[in-house]
Amino acid sequence: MPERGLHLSERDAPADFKVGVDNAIFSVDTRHNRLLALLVQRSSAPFRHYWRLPGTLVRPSESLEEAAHRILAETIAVENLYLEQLYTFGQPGRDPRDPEAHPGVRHLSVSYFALVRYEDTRLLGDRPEPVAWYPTDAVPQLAFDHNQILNYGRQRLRNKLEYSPVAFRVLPEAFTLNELYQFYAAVLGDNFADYSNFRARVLKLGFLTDTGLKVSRGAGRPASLYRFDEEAFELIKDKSMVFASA
Amino acid sequence: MPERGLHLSERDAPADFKVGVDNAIFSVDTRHNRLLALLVQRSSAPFRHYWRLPGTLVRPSESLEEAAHRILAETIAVENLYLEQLYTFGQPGRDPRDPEAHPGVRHLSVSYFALVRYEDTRLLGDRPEPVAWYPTDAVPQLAFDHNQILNYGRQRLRNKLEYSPVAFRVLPEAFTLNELYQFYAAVLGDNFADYSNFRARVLKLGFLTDTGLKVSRGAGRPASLYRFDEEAFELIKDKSMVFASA
DNA sequence: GTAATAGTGTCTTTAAGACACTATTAC
DNA sequence: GTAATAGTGTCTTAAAGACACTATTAC
Repeated sequence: MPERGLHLSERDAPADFKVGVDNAIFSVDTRHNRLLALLVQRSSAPFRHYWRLPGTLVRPSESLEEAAHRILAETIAVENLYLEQLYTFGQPGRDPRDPEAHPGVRHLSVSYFALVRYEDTRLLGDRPEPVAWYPTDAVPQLAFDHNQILNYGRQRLRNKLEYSPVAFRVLPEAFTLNELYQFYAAVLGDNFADYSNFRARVLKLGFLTDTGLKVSRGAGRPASLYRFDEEAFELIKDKSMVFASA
Repeated sequence: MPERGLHLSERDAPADFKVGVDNAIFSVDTRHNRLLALLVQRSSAPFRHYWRLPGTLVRPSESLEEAAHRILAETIAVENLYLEQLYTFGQPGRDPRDPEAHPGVRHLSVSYFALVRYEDTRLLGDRPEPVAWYPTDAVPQLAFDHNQILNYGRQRLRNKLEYSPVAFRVLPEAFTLNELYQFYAAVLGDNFADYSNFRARVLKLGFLTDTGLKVSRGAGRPASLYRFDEEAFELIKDKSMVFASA
């Protein structure tokens, strides 16, 4: 398509778009205290055999968030999760297929951020393409600009964990404070408060209730099981709260 | 378009989109210490005579951010500004024209947040549509979902001001600490630290330099003019800093 | 008993906030 | 002098962080 062949009106005419939704999906493997990201392996060109973020093109009657949920439903079975919009990537040429395969059509990617409960997550087969968890520190080079999107999601996860109670959406109903601490450590690294101060801070927030139940993990004193108290949280949810400060 | 007339393949086929960029543009009128938002009045249906956010449809060869800059250039002349992506709104039916006027084409809005320096801002005529600053607490009902976008931008502005040095992008080169304080008060309201504590906190951050120059505002002791020291800021920009806590 | 994990308390440093006080100008 | 604005200091409270200590289990 020669540049000089375009009239001014064509150059200024609105572009036609397909809109994709790509999900940066995270989970914490509580057995190994590792942070994981969900990836799908491409089976066709371009970027054949490269891994990518789970994604789809938006259909006529669905909202962006519905598309994000559909992606989740097509790759994993999960009940407890947190989902929010991340960022929209729309550079011309970010999809290398645009120029040839779809003349005049650009691809936009609206990315979503998801955190899912690892325990009740089941990967849905390898149909049509392989699906797998990758430790976030061992993610290979991904297709398109998906490394950029994933890194952006990684940063969002850190911020969310520090300033909002997303962790309780994906922890089991009842959990020990050590499990909570390990969860934070897996996401934030080791450069935050020690266990003792973390305990004090999080209990002082006032929305963790001791269930009275105890659980033993091998040797050592049994730990109390706590639960997240929705009602108590509602009363203070507008206050700024800090769970950890790196 | 009867529902039963659609084949499954059509229902699942990717939708066609036009992508709009809408800007939530803020400025602080330092004379009256008021927070302002930039609006444009529609001259055609739908929402004829309603005010809307400045916006445009994305053209084939421009990025989203370039489109956001073009919107700014078409409505106001300004040199000093801060711009970042806000959120993407994509509910089916958010543009009431979609069903009839553009069968099969949906409109997506990628919104951008901008903060501009009031002093060097000049509104660009009323061609083709009237452009005006509105105090944010006197914004009328806007076209489409633009009130929602503007409110979202208002919240982002608060957060940005509290945790990042955006204010210095739009203050004059040299400013008094009282001007800085008034700027914050205009955006955050009056529910934060008093002037004395604000001074102490912001000076302690270490990247404001006293120019040695003084300026008199009518009666009273002349105030020192400070400037933002880019180099000093670079050294500590990764630390978390708080300018105000509501 | 020891090792291991859970949980409490204490002390220091730092920041937040209220507010009194001094300094320099116009008039 | 007074009124007005700029700027400093001081005291109280609260949070952050380091770290020592006690408690309850398995073995």
